[in-house]
Amino acid sequence: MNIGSVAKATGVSTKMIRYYERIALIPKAARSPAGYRVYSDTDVHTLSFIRRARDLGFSVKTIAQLLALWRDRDRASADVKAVALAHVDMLHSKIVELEAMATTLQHLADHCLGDGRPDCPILEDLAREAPPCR
Amino acid sequence: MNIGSVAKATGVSTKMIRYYERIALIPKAARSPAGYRVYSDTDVHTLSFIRRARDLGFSVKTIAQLLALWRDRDRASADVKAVALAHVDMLHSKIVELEAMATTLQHLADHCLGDGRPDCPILEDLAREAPPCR
DNA sequence: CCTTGACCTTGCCATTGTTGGAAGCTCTAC
DNA sequence: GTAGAGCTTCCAACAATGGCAAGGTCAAGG
Repeated sequence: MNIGSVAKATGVSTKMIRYYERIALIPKAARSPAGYRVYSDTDVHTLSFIRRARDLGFSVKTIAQLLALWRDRDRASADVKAVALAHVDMLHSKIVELEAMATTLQHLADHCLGDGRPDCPILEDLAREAPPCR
Repeated sequence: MNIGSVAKATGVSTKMIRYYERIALIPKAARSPAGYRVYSDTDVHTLSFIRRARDLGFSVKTIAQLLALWRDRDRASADVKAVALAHVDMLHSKIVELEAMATTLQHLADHCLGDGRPDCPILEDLAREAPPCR
């Protein structure tokens, strides 16, 4: 299979496939006599794995860990679980952060008339005086 | 005020202050005879504004809009509100996305024994067979 | 046989926001 | 006058992705 077909089959763009190869997330692909990258079913499988991990928001670095665990038949499932739960924690932290932003901003917007006049609590809040420097 | 004091006063690092100047988010700072950047209270005020907008997750591009609205005494508060609510929408989209990831992953982790054995539904899910290419 | 179009190659640039370092000048205080 | 802190500029890097350009390749059809 050529890179284009693999991209279609896995949902990973050709750009990203080459990128993953360059950063050694995946092994170097075999080459046809003309220099085209040639992929086996195993390669496609790996890229699908990566794609799903990426869809779950894992970083490339963490995906590398997961791939290593996947390939290690003697892994302890506890190790995989730990990686997963750490990621869940990170996701929750981000969610909390974003929710705080959304809540604050929604609150400000609720108090903004949103008419043609210039008075706006949103800008007033952003522009509120900091404690003076002395 | 020199750039270091402004950084302390506003919580925006010197690096970022120079960056914001370079990308013209803030006007070029005045200079002392020795070439040091010199800031007025107005500049500090603007940087505090930027800092708060950044803390609410606004992009630099959007902060530029907000600054323009702030400086425009004839603005309509509706315009500000629109920018704010669009951002709230974006935040909610991101939250939904992250929550989906967290939920999926938590579900997988719940079914992983997390012991010393290699069997792990998390990896199994990531590695599940894609529909074969034909 | 030759052209066309789709596909592949490499490489370089841009993004977003931020941090780090290096080399060199300036200011302050002792 | 010297040390140390603070300033200057420039350059690079991060993560993950997209885009473009110049060139080689392959398959189909005239």
